[in-house]
Amino acid sequence: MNRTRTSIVDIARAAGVSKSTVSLVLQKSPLVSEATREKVNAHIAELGYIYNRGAANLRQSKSKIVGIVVNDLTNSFFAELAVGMDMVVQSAGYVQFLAHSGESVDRQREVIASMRENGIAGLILSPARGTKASDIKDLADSGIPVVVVVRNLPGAKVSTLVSDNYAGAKAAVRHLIGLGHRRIAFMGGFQDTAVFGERLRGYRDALQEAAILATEKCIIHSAPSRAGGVAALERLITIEDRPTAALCLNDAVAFGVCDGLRANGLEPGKSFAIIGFDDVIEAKTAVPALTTISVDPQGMGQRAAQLLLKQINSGQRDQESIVTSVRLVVRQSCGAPVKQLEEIE
Amino acid sequence: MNRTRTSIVDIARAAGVSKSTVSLVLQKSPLVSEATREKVNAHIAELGYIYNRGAANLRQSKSKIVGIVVNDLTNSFFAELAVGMDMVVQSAGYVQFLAHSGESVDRQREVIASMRENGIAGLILSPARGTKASDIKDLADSGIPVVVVVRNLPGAKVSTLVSDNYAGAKAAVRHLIGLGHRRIAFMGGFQDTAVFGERLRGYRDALQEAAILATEKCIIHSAPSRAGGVAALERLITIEDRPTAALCLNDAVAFGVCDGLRANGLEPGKSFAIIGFDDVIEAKTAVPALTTISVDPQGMGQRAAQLLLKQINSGQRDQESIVTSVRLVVRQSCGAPVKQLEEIE
DNA sequence: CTTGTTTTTTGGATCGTTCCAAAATATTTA
DNA sequence: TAAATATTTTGGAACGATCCAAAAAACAAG
Repeated sequence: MNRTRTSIVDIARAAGVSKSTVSLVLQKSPLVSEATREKVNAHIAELGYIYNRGAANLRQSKSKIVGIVVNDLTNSFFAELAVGMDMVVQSAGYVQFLAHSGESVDRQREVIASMRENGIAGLILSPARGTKASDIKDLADSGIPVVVVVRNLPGAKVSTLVSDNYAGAKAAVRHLIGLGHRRIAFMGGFQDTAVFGERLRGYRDALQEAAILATEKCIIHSAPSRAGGVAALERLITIEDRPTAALCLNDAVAFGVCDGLRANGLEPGKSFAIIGFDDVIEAKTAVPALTTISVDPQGMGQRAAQLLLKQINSGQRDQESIVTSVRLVVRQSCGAPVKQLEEIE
Repeated sequence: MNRTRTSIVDIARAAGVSKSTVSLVLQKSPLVSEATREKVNAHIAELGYIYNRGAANLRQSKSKIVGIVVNDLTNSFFAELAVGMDMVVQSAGYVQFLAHSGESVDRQREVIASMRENGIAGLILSPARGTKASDIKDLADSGIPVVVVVRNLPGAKVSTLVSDNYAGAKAAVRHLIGLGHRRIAFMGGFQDTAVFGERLRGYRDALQEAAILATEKCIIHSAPSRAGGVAALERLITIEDRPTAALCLNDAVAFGVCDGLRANGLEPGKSFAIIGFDDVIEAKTAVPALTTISVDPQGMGQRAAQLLLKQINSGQRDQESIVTSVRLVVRQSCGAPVKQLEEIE
């Protein structure tokens, strides 16, 4: 069909030099004279030559490809994370395989295998729910740098970059307590993720600190999505001594809770205080603007990619664990001090 | 650092056969006897062999990689589009380079160049704003199948897959007219994209059909994002004879408009009717649930990927233009018939 | 036990680069 | 100008797979 694409020897022939010389020109070696460099470059442009990176990779047994596996691209937190990675990966001259595991460990395993066959220089993984450290053991053992982001993988001997979930949750709950709330719920998420565990711990400790008894019924599990938030709220309103505020697992859940409140004739931020987690872009413009814990997903993506590239370039495999700091961004959804709210009741 | 990875000859040596035999086993050829197949497979498993697809690609001068370039991954429409593509690409045994152009034609050019060097079998492109047909001409000329999605690229000789923007916009405006609205705005988007042009044309024709005069001041440009929607609404409320309804360029803008209305003490769906475009996942659960034109981005992604794979496999480069049909999904944001609204005024 | 068939296996060339030692050319020095 | 040195250029061997023609082994028939 398509005639074989033009290669380095075609150029060499056209320019009347050897293929080695052309190769030298391509890698901008200072060993070639200015005259031949120009001559060769002219022919490269004329023949529309396209560098075959695969062949180079084969010879050098290394590549300029990094793999990125994300558990849920439709969640804007992860989409932004991916965009942040993309930025630094691209400007470092790398190209990325980006795959979406959809929270399936099977699919995750498949795509990682496929990436290995294609020869990635490193991998950034935001693990699907239920991923075990053993799932990436042989990858890491093979000497390919791996950076795990967002969700911790206890026991895995790789670098990790997670946000300070514990501190963030604690700060959020302290803020709610400071506003006068005493019955505070924790909404969204499932037991089995590290993120959930860490944030819940922060929530519990903040309550304990204020000598508030944390009741189990105030911890409401649900899918970590907008729809999950709606569902969680439906369960919340049925409990007696209904909480007056909630920390949500993430912003998506928080938005869902807002939706649910409205559907029940309650006004988020007025009759119920809400704090999210992540600070996705919509958090700022939503109505009411969402009080949340800012984790800067794009920045995290950038840092993760930088960490990976550093490991690729240095050749050292020693693991590094970074916990990125977070900060409370107070907006409207957590309302005014609770005295006003109590009056309404 | 890392000892050279085990190759086909290592296996051959271990199993006491030739590398050709191992190759045959790898590609599940029926020519090898059952006995040797098992023996070889045992050694493959034992040595932890990883297939080097790059080497195979070099020899065969073809690859199992498709490139996907998306203009804005943080927009959930495109994120879902990418997920749809990912699904079919992955299950066809391909792997995808996914890049985010961030609406920059320069970056888009760079990533496409990089993908070509890495040897992609085909490309799916959702063009950045301002992309010209000439930008992908030589790619298409080189015989690599290209599918352009979402935004039309007039003049490009490649297959395209776009949703029926014209019909969708028309249906939406007809619906608003049917509810009794007469002053209807078109909000969001910029002049220079094909999508904007097509939807605006649908809007105009529907108004004309009903003998309603379309005034230019009812067409409000803004960024096609949530923030853009907020900004657009701020401008809308200043005009005299304020419209009672709006068709928004997309759901993101529509959500922004809702936010803006609330910030101005107006209630979306009650005092102002809104219709979006795209039907992103949040549209259903938002409050009020968004009336919108459903385009099923994930399905579009799947169809685009299927179209590309078909071209890759068949080797035929004849272009195909698919316009996917859309449908109006009526929810709460467009409110009840306008008589009630007029009474409020 | 040959010969003829069929089934398996195999060596070497190949894909497009990079790398290296060695060759060719240019430049300097005595 | 010849020798010594510095600068450029080059051929061929890798890298790890596939492909193909041909060899080897297994089997059948006479």
